[in-house]
Amino acid sequence: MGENNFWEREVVTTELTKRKELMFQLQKHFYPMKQDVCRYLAAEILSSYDKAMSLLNGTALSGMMCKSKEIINPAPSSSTAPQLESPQLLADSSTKSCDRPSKSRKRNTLAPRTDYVEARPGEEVPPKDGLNWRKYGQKLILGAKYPREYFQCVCRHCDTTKMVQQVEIEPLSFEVTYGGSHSCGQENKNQNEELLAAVGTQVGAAAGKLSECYIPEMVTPNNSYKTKYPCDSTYDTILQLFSDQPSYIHL
DNA sequence: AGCCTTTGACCAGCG
DNA sequence: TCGCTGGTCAAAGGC
Repeated sequence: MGENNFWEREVVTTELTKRKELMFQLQKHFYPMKQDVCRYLAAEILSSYDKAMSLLNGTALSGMMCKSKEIINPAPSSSTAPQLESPQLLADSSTKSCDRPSKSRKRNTLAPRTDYVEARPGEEVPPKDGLNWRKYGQKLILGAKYPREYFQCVCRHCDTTKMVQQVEIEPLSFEVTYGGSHSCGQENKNQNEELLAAVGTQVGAAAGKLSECYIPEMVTPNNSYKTKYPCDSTYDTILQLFSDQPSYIHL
């Protein structure tokens, strides 16, 4: 990412942090009212915030290990199969070159990066990550209920691979391990689109639900409901922030 | 024709 | 050294 994108990432981070604080206020104010739905929505928005932040921290910093593993799913995969080998293996440079001339079956030893993705019901499984992959193998791993799938970047001069392992206890969750780095340029482009789409979608969806449930009541002509909500200004501020969302999505 | 997925085989790494 | 495991290859078939 360039300097400009770094600055814009800072802006997004700041705004999301602000939203989190506002959501905490919202929760605090509504708790005594026993507004279960509101508390649920606020909790969902906070969860969305955490996810968005993990996306930001994980994808914005090239080559960094993704933090989402710790945040989204701190427990190790239920699979008894070992995760990708220890970092010392990384010292061995991959035998796979751009044209894949070598027929070596050495394991890909490029730095792995593990993400956890969750598919929505009815969504394509495993969920797409915005990049184009070609499946080159599938293997049933010892002790694992679901087979592990192996993908390569469709760009032939790119040495990126990924492994997708369905999480046994959560069939809609997938552990995705990326190896290598894209030399074809599609990653940077798609990472931004993916990141921003994720931030926009998650926060926007939560905000939409919130407004559907409460805004019509808040704006009734006689303001009769307004007195029920001591923190209208908080709502207004939050909704204004939500409506501002697209202005940050131009990385 | 070209690209993709499937699937069995091959082989390197590790205990 | 040997056997097991898992990552990759490559042929075959489908779209």
